[in-house]
Amino acid sequence: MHQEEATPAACAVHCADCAVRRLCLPMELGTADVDKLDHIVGRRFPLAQGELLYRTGSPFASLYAVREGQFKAYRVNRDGSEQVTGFHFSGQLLGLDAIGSGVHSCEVVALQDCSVCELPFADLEALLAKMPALRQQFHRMVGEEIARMQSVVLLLGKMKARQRLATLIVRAASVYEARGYSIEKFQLRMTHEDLSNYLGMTRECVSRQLTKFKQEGLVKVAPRELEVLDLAAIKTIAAGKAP
Amino acid sequence: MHQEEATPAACAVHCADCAVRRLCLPMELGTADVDKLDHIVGRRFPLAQGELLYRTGSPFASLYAVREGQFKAYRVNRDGSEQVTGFHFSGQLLGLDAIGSGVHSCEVVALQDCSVCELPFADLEALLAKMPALRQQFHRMVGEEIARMQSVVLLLGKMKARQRLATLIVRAASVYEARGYSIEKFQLRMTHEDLSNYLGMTRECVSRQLTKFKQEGLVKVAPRELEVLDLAAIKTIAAGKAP
DNA sequence: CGGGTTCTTGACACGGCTCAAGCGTAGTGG
DNA sequence: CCACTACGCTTGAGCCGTGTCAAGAACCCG
Repeated sequence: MHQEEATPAACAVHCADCAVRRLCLPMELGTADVDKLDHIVGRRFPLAQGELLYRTGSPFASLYAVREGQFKAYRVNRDGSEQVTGFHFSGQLLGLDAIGSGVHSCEVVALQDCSVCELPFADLEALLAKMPALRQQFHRMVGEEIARMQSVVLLLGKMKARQRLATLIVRAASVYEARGYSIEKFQLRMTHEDLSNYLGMTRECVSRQLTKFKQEGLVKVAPRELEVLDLAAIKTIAAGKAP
Repeated sequence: MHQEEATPAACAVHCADCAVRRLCLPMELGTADVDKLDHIVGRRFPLAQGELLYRTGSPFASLYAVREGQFKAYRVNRDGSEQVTGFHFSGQLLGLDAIGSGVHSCEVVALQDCSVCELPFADLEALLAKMPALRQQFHRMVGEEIARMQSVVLLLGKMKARQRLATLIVRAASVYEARGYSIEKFQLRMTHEDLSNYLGMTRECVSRQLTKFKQEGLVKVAPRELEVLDLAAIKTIAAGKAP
């Protein structure tokens, strides 16, 4: 096993003891299977805020599982502009965009101090061949990624600004809920710039919509933090059933 | 082997002789491997225009490879509205949206008379375990699906109407080119309704943009058919380098 | 404390949506 | 063969939502 020294205690955690194993590849695997998976995990390492996990064009060698923190994934256009394709949280798998082509088609950056587990794809491949249960979990995560992208397409294709922001808040709440955090009050590490980019609108528009939500008493906004006062109402807006 | 009778001659074609094997799962597989894959193919059957391949909520059992024709995939919202998530052509794999959840999250309909090959997922799974080369091809196709979705997100998130339509034309041209058809003149089986839905705009807007292209001498439009007169110019527009 | 980023707010313009009417083509039945 | 209908496409007018531009406030970090 290749473990790094000189890393915080958290980095020594094995899959079996990991806080997010239920959200990650181990998911429903038995103890023996989790151990096998644990053995192929390469480095478990921290990333400081702003550091890149991988960049566009770099060759694909590993998938990465987020242990702690938040990441932003984005594509870089030829003209230099960015399109944020998603935000990723603990338990999620990063790098799936490259398993087809062998080259990363997007770039991933840490939005805060994070830690990740590296899964050398060749080793994972070999394990997938032997372990049907792991294969199933892997397919599940791939499927979730596709479904997630589809819902982004839906958001960008059909919704107005207000509904988009409401949808984002609802999803963020459910992400935090799944990870055992408060639904009422959570961190939004991304800037309005990133948020607006992801939502297909401008910074100003995000700000204005958020201000409206504030005025209507649906949320309270603190720097990098959001307090949800009326989740039900926001869900209604997200569903398109209320203006 | 389970083959259907009572179907056109085309439906009897095996993977080894299939016109689109280079675009489909067999891709770079050796003859022996292709044969193994061919053996698990369930029914190879035709679908008439307007028929559904699968519907939202139906349980996932098989993937489908498109042999001939064009399909439209779309999500149905709770309020009954649709979001077209993509158009699919020969050689592409349908049903990947469900491998995670076991339930189809979108609906697929034939835009013309089509034929498809059914791949029972349980059988494919078993084969994936044994054949590293097939696994690689499968991952490639999954990766392509993710990359495709990402590019749709980019289109919806960053482009104006004119650029979106140009992008669609360029992609359609490359799809037809890969399949050995003319790049200059090809069928667009989808209605403006579907097109606009996919592109995140309205019917009227598609029509107007198309009219502009016509006036500028970039395309000629016949019913359900598009003749590209100046692909280079359209590519420039799609790249965002010209108004 | 200063300098850079990030956020807010306003005024204005414009792209695309909405609504509405008219046109062309294909299919159907007398 | 010609109404008649249905459907998809086109075109116009007007309006609304967002983008754009600009200035200032708030915040963060060294």
